[in-house]
Amino acid sequence: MVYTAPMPVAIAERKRRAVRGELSEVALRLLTDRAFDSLTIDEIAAAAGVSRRTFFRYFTSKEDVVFAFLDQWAVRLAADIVARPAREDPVAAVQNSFRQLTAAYDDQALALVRLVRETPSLQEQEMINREHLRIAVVNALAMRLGLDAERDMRPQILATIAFAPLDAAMLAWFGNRFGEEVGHLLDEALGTFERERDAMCAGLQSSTKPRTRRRSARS
Amino acid sequence: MVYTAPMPVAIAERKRRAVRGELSEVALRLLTDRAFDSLTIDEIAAAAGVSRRTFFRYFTSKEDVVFAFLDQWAVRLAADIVARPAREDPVAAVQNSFRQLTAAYDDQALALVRLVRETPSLQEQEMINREHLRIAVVNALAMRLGLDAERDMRPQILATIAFAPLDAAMLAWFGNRFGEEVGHLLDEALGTFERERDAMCAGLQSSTKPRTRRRSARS
DNA sequence: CGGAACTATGGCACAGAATGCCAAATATTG
DNA sequence: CAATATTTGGCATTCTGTGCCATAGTTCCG
Repeated sequence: MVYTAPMPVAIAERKRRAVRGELSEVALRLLTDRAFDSLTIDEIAAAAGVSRRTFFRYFTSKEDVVFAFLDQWAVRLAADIVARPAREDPVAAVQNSFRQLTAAYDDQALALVRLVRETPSLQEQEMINREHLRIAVVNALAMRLGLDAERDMRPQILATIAFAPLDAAMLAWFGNRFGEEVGHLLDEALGTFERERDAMCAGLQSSTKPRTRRRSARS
Repeated sequence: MVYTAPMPVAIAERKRRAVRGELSEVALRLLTDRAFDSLTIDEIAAAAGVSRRTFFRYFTSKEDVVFAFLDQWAVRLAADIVARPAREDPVAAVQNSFRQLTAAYDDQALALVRLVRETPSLQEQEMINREHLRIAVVNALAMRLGLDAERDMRPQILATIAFAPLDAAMLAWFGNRFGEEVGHLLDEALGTFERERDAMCAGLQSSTKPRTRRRSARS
């Protein structure tokens, strides 16, 4: 009666993922020809041989189809960060994992990014996606450092700092330097980052006291 | 014929701003009682004494009404940053401006934030709004430093770093520490930031070479 | 095997968002 | 006042997203 079968839940889950993958695959194939805004959900559903209603049982919105693909990157990145050698510097761990991720960009990923670039309604989603990426980095760093991201602000701040050059590289690539190589932009961003950091540190150690402990001035 | 009157454009612009302000004021007043999702645009338009169609001539979406208010903060923050004394450290300039901004939070602002917090469809907009805030900081810093943000990555990186503790404070406040004082969270975040920065610098200068110039290792 | 319980799907219907179009109202200029 | 330009309102339309219920397909168990 109230007994819930153990095996079917795993099977159902795999089946669900399969349908979801099929749906987004069909949608992305259609998006190679059509503009995102002109493509309706009815068309996606019809092309996948599924009813419109069923589509909304797998995706909450049309943007979600693209987002589902992009979100896998955040998962991979987070996994890479925690899998990184434990003695590696947190900032370096984030940046190496990121470089590994961008190196794996294939043609499909490039087409996807191009689609997002030229679709205003997807650019907002892209901001949200970048934020998800950052949050993934925060959690991965928190796990690495054995800290609770809900209580301690260190993971937040460290992750944001480590993410700064990556963000800059992505934004430059996404923006007005799309033609250039991602790896090259990443190099430039990391170089700028290190230079600025060194300058900041040099400015600090010029002060007499080795550790600045003063409270910041109230306005 | 082809002559365009000079004065009317300014008047029309002010009138437009007035209508826009009136609309969002009415909407926010309605939102003190009602939930965001249950409030329809027809109601807003009716309460403001305009047609539904006219509403969409002033706002692109329902979320835009809230967003219009929140976006003013970004404008103010950017203005504060560029108006800051020129000899002030860029990072400090950003953080002082931000503190000034959060200190000016009034009851209406708090109610607005509370609304966003408890409305899922607005939380996405909140991410976008934070990103707009960051971009405003980037541009303000670029102007301060006399750099072109489109070509040079320094403004991006510096702004993101300077913004990191502010972001952490906002997120903590927005998240699970809503009851606490914003200024206090900001103090905590800035303290953590300075401590981490000092630790990072100390780690750097422990190396023999004063300036690290090595290329980051390829994966 | 065969019915019972459960789950996924499809097909409505519906409210609301957002946009295009055109006519009426309103404001502006000469 | 008349001509012109701008703003507004109302209508129609397309699409999104969701609730509801009947139906088809599956799994469980006697």
